[in-house]
Amino acid sequence: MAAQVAVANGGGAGPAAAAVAVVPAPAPAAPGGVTQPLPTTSLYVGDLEANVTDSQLYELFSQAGQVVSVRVCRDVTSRRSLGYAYVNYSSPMDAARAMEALNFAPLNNKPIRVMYSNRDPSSRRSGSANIFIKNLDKTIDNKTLHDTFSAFGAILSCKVAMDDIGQSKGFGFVQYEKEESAQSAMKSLNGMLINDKPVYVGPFLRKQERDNSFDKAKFNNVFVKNLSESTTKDDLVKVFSEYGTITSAVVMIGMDGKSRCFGFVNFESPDDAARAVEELNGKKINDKEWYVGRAQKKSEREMDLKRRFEQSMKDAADKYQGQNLYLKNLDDGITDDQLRELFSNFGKITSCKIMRDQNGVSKGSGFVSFSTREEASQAAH
DNA sequence: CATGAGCGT
Repeated sequence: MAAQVAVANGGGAGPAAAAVAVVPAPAPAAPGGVTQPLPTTSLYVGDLEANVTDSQLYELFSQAGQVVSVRVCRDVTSRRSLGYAYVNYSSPMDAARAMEALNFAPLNNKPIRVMYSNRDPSSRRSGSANIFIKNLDKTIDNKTLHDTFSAFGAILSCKVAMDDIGQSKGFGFVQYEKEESAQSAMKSLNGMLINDKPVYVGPFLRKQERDNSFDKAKFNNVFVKNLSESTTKDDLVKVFSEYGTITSAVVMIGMDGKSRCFGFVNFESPDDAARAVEELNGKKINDKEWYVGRAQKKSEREMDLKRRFEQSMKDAADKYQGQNLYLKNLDDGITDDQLRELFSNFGKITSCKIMRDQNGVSKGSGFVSFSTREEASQAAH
């Protein structure tokens, strides 16, 4: 069932529902004019949980028709599942039925994703007709997303991002067969209410592409830092006026009345702002190498800081992965130094701590970190 | 707030 869709302002009707397309468009002519039909009996099954087996798939897909063969693809040497499989039918009708009925069926608690097999990687490489949807109501699952978006054309692949316990993360992806379907879905659904939430529907962009387009965005306000303490607003005006008309300039002052050594310059024209950044960033002025860049809005800066903080936590976690030992049932009298002494013959200890309550009483547990995970693992045995 | 993964015997 498709989700209820409404215009964000409450008026108007949603798009007319179209039948769910289950048969792919004819393949383009191969070089030499010979048409290469897509194998309408071969299904690609992705997003497999690591332990899903051939026989599980056989059992499931037999419900839709006579299965000719099934294979979970595995790494040649390790035999580990690559997370995808092929299911072949003899009848295109059975394959179509399987697509319709079994796409997003859970196997080992994880929804599988069923597509027609297509060995030509071009549409995967280009990522064309691929769209991104966010602010999705959490009750919208894979099927609902699929049915809602299939009103605009045949879908190659569709998914709601889920967390590890299968809850929607509130965003998802739809890749259509045709670019025009993607365009029409974005045009029609962006800003619409789906289950009472206004969704964002836009082109799918990889992180790098997003960052690049962000860089090209227009801005008037320029941020400058690493100023000399004596640099004043008038000095900024003097330097930045070279690049165009300035509407304001400021050097930020601390509570002590001293310069905080950064400031903002606002240009009338974004082109001038961009030129000032281009020409002045990294330039040495009064013995100081100025940083000059696009001024971030408060929310952008906060997000950036948050991202950096999370990355540094992750780096630390990775770095100390396997190097930390957690100890419990320790005698309450043991001190940090005694703990260090006790473990010192296993390797170089980088830190060592008994956990204590507010009153300094040992909780009977603690941590010892070694400089390598080999040392930590020796000490544990 | 949020921008995957992905094609064989």
